[in-house]
Amino acid sequence: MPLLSTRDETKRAPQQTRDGWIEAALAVLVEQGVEAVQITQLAKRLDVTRGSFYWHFASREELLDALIAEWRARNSDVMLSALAESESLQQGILDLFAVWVDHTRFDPELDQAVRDWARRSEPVRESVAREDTNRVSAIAAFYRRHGFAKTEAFIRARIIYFTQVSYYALGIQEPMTDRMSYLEAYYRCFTGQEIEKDAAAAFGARLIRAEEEGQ
Amino acid sequence: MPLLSTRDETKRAPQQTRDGWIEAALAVLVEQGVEAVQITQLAKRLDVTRGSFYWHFASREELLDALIAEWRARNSDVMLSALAESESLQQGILDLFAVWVDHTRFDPELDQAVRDWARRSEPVRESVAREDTNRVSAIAAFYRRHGFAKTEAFIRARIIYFTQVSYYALGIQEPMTDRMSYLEAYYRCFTGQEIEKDAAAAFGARLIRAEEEGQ
DNA sequence: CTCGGTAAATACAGGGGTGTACGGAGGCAA
DNA sequence: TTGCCTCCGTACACCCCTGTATTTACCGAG
Repeated sequence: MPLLSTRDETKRAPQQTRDGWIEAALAVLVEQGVEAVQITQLAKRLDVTRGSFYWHFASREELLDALIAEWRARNSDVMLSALAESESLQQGILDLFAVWVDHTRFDPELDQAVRDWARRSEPVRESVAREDTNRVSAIAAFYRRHGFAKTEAFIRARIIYFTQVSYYALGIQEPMTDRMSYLEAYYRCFTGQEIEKDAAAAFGARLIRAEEEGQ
Repeated sequence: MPLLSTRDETKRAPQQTRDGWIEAALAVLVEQGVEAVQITQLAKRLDVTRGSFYWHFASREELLDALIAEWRARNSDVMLSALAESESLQQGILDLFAVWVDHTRFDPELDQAVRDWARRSEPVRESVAREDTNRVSAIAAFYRRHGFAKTEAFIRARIIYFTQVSYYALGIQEPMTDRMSYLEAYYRCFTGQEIEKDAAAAFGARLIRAEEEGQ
């Protein structure tokens, strides 16, 4: 559960909580990048003055640190757990696809925003790099469990993960129906095997239905 | 040939040419991103005052436009020509790898810097998106020429290109020897076929030699 | 009702960035 | 020498952001 307040219950109902500032900052981070996470702008957005901010936070640095903590809390374990429980290769790959498509479980925009940030900040870069190796390792272990040799498992893990990262990095926007028409080809390229026709159809139908409900 | 001056020969030898400013701006763009491309900072770096800049350029906007033009001139045709001439699948893939590794022909850092920039600027985003589709299309056409079906050719093109993009986006740094030890696996995953042992060995040796000379 | 702590407004100091206006130094020509 | 054109330095106006210091308003407890 993210956004836990450390400050104890107060006597006065606050206009803005610490978490309110963090949430607004996250939104701006995703929409416009770190440089745009400015106290003046957030204050305007929240309709309070900067005086409020400097009561809740010591400095802008402290806010940025809180953002990294939030990102870690949200996006770390989601991906890894999807892989751990899969009994078959096919099920695991499809679960992975599902996580990446389901933006309620995994927040790719936040991931991408932090990744952009990481390119200009050394400590953030290290955090993201750690996450990336964790994720690739988890996928590689999954491939190994399903019979792939060590090197090939690692490379396939990289390829599938890197492809997904670029998918967001390049901001590809496709209708779900188009995306699902690529499913068989993706599966073949990622595994070297053929997907079962009916499993693919069921998966596609499920996601297309989810997309319609989500909107 | 990039960096052609449009201004005619002058009476006095200038301390800084228009191209001097552009070159300095490109360096800062790659090292620190667009936000850091500031006239004040460039002037400090070039050891002149901002007065010089505003004689060569009307505004910061004009400089940024020049940077995009430069990027296009440098990185556009390099990749595409490598694919057009390949007679075999294996040769084409290896040529592609070679272009991506040889930073004298293709400048991935500039590419990445522009890509970062594109995430915050709509017109730049469109330019980059156009380039990306061009490149993926070229790779897809290459796959098709070597017997892959339409959809699979497109997906394989995406995967190989996206993987490469992430390679730079995540800032992966590996010794060339490690990288070459993955060559067979990469080739298998990208094509579904096996690479010829001796061709792989020759390719690896060539790049490792090139890396040593480059340093 | 007064007191004390919380939350936010206000005001100020300081720094850095963009443009613009103008002035000056140097070369080339008449 | 004079004058012009090129290039750059200097100074100024303006804007925006951070951080700090100082009120001001609110609320609950005693």
